[in-house]
Amino acid sequence: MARTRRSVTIIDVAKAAGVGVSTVSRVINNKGYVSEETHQRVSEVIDDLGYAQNLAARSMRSQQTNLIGLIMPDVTDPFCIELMRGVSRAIIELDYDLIIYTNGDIRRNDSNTRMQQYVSILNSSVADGVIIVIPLADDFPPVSPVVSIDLNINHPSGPAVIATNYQGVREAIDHLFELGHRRIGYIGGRMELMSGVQRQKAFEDAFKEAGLPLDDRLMLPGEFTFSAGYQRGLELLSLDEPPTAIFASNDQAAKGVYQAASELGFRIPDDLSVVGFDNIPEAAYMGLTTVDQHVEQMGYMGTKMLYRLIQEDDPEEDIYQIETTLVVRGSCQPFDH
Amino acid sequence: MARTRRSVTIIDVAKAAGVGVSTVSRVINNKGYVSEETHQRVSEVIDDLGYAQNLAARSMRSQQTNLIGLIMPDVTDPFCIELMRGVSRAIIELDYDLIIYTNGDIRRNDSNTRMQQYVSILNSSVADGVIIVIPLADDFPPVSPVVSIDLNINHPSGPAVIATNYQGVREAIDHLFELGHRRIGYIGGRMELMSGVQRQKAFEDAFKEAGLPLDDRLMLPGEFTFSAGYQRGLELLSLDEPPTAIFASNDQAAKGVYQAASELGFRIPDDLSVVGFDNIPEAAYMGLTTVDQHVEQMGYMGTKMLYRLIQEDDPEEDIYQIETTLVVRGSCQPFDH
DNA sequence: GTGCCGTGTGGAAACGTTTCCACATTCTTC
DNA sequence: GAAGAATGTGGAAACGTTTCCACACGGCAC
Repeated sequence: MARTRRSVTIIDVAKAAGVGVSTVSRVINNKGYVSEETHQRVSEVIDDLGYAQNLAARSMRSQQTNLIGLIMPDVTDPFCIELMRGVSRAIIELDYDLIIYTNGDIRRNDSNTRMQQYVSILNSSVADGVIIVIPLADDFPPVSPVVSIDLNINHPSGPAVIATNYQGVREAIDHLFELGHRRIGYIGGRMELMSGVQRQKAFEDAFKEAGLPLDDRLMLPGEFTFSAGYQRGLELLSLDEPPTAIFASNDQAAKGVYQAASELGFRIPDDLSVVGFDNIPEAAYMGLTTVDQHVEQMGYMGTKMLYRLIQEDDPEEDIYQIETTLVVRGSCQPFDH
Repeated sequence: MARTRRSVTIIDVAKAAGVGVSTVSRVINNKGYVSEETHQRVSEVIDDLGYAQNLAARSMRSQQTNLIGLIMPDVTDPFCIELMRGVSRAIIELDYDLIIYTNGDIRRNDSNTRMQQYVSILNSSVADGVIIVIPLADDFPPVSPVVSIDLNINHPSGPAVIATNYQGVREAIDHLFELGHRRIGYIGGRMELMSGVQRQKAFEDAFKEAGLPLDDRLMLPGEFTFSAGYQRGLELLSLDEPPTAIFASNDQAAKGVYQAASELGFRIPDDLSVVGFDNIPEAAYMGLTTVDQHVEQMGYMGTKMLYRLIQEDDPEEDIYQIETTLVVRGSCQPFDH
């Protein structure tokens, strides 16, 4: 429990070098006037003593850390990983460092509360700005730079990065229509999120505009997870008249559908067509037709936006939209009536 | 640049509740004597004002954060991602939170220096303990709890988690021997790391003990990356007498070999057998025969070890070894002389 | 009734920085 | 050659906490 650490401080360095603390600080941060000679001597002492800045003390005082915080529910989720890629690419360009906070699992009992808590903690403490992925908590203190990826339905205002979910799903369903499918199952996402709502709306509109009836039994709620996809997949495929195609609101759920289909003896695409959303890397291996929302790009753009926010040039767009594209692979087949 | 944030502090709360700061602190941390009535009142004020603790100030003073730090060169690398999975699983069990520091890319010019710097920064600043993945920097201040995954060759002492690299490679090469391969290419890893050294040693010993000559032209240095695997793969397959099999020191490099083989018209496994190391998730899709070092487990065990270190029960083992297992898939075929 | 312990509270020191201010010294410039 | 700018330096306040210490009050034992 106890931590006996007694590390080298700036004061130790100052004493050893025979200068004031402010001089050492100037050397470390390379700002203000310091003579070449003094700089040299202080640098040597720093090396000798193995001095390392205390981030806490520093950020407490200076309000500048060159650190961007990323808050995610689950570092294990492919969507999150892909997003991290983009953020990572951006921070390298910007010469920032990245600090990721996670409490490990979206399903952890007090997950939301903790996330919410950590937004303010990270923000007011340690990072210059924060990116929130999947903002499930519907309320957090409006402390300075925050960009969210996806949006909470109760806070549908920026700054945020979000895909054109509506168009993406419309395109996907039109694709299934063209292949002749009419009985299409829908496995939803989290309805606290804009993405979940928009995707569902698009699905419903597609049917309406095509003049086709919506079958309630084919539209099931989900939550963007493998297990929900699996459960709902089992339900749909166990119906007396199962759908000929299933649209899963993300690829994780689509994976669950694959699992369910395989267990119930449905072959994909022969007996069942499947479309997902996200285009996670695995989708390519699975041959899954899906809506690419360019997740890596979302992370990249979000970070760039945050950077502008930190620099206080207000970002030109409050909400940045990423265009989706339908990626057709082998998981869908024409259906003959 | 400037941060205008002026957040609610413990002092504001104290004033609003008409008590001293120490009382507020006692309420927040639930320690020491506070009357039921005062506790109530302070709690209300905290909610009203939307007060959030300043992590920096807190950890600066109290040295306890319930946060475990993870320091990684590259959140984009499959090995690192898999490791994160295990760490994530452990922190949920332990009811800790996780903070991941990364500077985005192992190849970033000053990567090592920064990593090294951040070990001490994170450690002395914000987290109760730190896990270092791929300790490339060969020296860092011996500040309190640190567990490393893999080992730097210049600091071959624990606490650390490392796979039985030697046995793993021996098994892999024996497998290739049994299939009749004698001309086996070797693409190495980073020789600053124990894993890189041990794998190479095992490769050499396998040949020696089998009484077979080692061909220098078939043993190339690498660095555990896709691009190195690709480059070295091209070199090996462009030899007058190319190898019939290639052992890549990790799966990323093996992926590079796949790329090189495909470009030069070598079919796997017909014209070339390939073995990797790590067993990253993609390996299953690729049909890559590889040595599983149970990376998720490494992360999990490392975190558990770190936890014991924080609690100051010295961990029973200084270095925890993870047993590797050979996973045979379709990337290798018998070779007839 | 004096002393001591348990409970409840507030003030102030300490943590390790950065930054503001004050003070020297040297270099320009008219 | 005097004024003012540029350069170089150190002291001390400030950041928001936790924790140590002091104090006050009531009750209980002797």
